[in-house]
Amino acid sequence: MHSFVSKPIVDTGELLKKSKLKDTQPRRMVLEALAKINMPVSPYGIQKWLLKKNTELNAVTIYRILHAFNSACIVHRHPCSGHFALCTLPEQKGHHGFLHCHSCGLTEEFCSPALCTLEHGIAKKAGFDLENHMNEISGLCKHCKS
Amino acid sequence: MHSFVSKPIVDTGELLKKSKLKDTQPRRMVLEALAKINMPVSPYGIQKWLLKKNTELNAVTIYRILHAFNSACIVHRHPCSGHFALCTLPEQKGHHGFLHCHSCGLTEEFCSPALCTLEHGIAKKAGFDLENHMNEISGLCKHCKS
DNA sequence: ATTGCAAATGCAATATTATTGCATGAACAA
DNA sequence: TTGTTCATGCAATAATATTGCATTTGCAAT
Repeated sequence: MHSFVSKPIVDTGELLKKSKLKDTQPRRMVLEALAKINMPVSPYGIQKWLLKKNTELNAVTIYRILHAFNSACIVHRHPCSGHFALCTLPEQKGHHGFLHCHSCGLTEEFCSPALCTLEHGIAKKAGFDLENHMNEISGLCKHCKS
Repeated sequence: MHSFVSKPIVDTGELLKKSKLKDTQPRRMVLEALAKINMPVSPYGIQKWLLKKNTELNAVTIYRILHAFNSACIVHRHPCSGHFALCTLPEQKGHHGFLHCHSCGLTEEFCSPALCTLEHGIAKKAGFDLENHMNEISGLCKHCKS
């Protein structure tokens, strides 16, 4: 399992402020965990990480916090795994997709307007009003190929 | 919850033969359930459906059967829900995506070479060797819009 | 048809993930 | 500082998923 840092350090306090959610201790704890883990992680994974740091947080609370963060778009839920990660493209509007390395677990976010347009077209042709779309690409990242 | 039939009737025996998996009673039961339910359904959902028909099947067995079917590409697993459905585009090669109506639950499969190409490009640019990609579009289907 | 082996299934146990209702406590605006 | 609203803790439970091992079954070779 490789490990490398490819993401900017996050000011979790700033993130919380931006989200306009209440600033609470548990929310800061979850944000810090997400920032430090720096990889998609399950709610119970966050709980375990916090335990190792000698702090506790109720699993239900973690679920609720992640749900709130997801609605506020400061985290994303990765549907294939049910894991969560901080949104790393804070300034971009529109749809985000994910690239996932099944070897080292590295997950990068991407934003592709072309893909977005294409999927709107597919939906339209089928008579659907598109409300959400989800893309997850998995494979071997550049580090693991070698 | 609307209901309508938009898919061809499936010869489950034929499907099994095509898959080259062993022809067993439990597998036929699962295939029949998937064909009759005609909508993505969870493993336990299949078990409940079978119970209503006065037949039983171990949940573990259902999981294993679905896994085998998935590997043989005669069913698809819908990642966002963890539900399974028969593959309805048997002749098409390559990537399949899904359109899902969050109102009536209708789920259609689609195949878009353009989308496939685009995602390969995204992966390449990020240095990934693409091995799998998953697309789920959700919204309101034409029936539910009106 | 019969046999033998590999593969599939059943069963039991358990892990993981997720949700709900209600009582208590904390944040923050007035 | 107070009051209301929202967040959290706790307890219970549901739903989803996996593993190991014993037994049975499909099916190919004879």
